[in-house]
Amino acid sequence: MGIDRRLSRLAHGLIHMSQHEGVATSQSIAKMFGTNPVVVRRMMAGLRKDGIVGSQKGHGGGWMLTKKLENISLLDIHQALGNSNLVSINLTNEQPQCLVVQAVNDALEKSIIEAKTLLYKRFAEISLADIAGSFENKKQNLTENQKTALCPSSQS
Amino acid sequence: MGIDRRLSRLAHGLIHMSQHEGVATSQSIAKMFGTNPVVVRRMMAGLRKDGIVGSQKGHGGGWMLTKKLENISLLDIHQALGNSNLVSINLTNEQPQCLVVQAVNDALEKSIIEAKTLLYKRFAEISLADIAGSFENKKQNLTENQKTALCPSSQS
DNA sequence: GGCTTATGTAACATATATAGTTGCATGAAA
DNA sequence: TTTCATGCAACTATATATGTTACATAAGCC
Repeated sequence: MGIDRRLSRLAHGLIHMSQHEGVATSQSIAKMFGTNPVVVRRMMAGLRKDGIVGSQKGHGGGWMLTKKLENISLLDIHQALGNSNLVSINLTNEQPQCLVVQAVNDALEKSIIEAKTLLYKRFAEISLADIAGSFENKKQNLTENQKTALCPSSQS
Repeated sequence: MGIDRRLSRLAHGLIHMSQHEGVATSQSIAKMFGTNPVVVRRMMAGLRKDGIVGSQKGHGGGWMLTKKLENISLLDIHQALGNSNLVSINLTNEQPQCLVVQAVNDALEKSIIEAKTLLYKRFAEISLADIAGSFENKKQNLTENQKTALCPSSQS
């Protein structure tokens, strides 16, 4: 499987979006990720499909949140991105009639499903508001000077 | 991440190896996977490095187990294959100084580590003997006729 | 109306990891 | 010395995420 940074990038982007008035353009979001507006649109399209964000075309357009941070879980974002594998171990599909293969795949699948289930559970428990909250806590320990240098990419 | 079938294939192959006298050639093992001897050698090289199998060159050579099935766990095989990602979600590496990014990555990493830890635990608990045992149980419910057709690829 | 600014989308290129293939060197038994 | 096996380098194939370019479409502004 590839190196999937979409979940972490989107969580980052959505939290910054909630801290600004008005819409955010694909361009401004792309700056946070050091990437291209088209990459942002591709990721956001999945979120829009699931009602997490909305988009507005034309002059003054862009992206806006259509849910509150506390109602967006990491699982919501993960699922909006389409079901990826999550665990990168696959079962053999050769010799499916072989009882050894079946026993091996059964054992692997049970363990993998357990791990996936736990990860889904944790992702469902964590909302973007939770994450933003832990961020606010950290921020209160900084001086005013440090605050202005927090995330340059979110300020343009 | 890619579609990694090495763990399931090797578990399959090693169990069959334990059920036969003498060595198994890369060629005969490859037949179980419907693939090429070179693919088998590449996977087995990792196991040999960790003392799970040994190899013998030349005429009459091949691969043999150097551990008992009960002393080979799924985790042993996984680790012999080199540390792959296991969970296919990655953290953003852009804007590492941004507290939002740090909070997001912290939350993701904690959840992912929990899931990985559980998977490692399960893999460590399951030996190839356990899997072969569940296979033996199934086999006893079959007629003699069915037994001869169990896994054609292991009989050549 | 025409210009500007934005999303929407297709098409293509790049990066990475697993898998598959070919070729040749090396070692050991017949 | 022939045959049969592993050892290994180099190349191709495939899949997924990512990055890039180009163009169509929509909406506000002059």
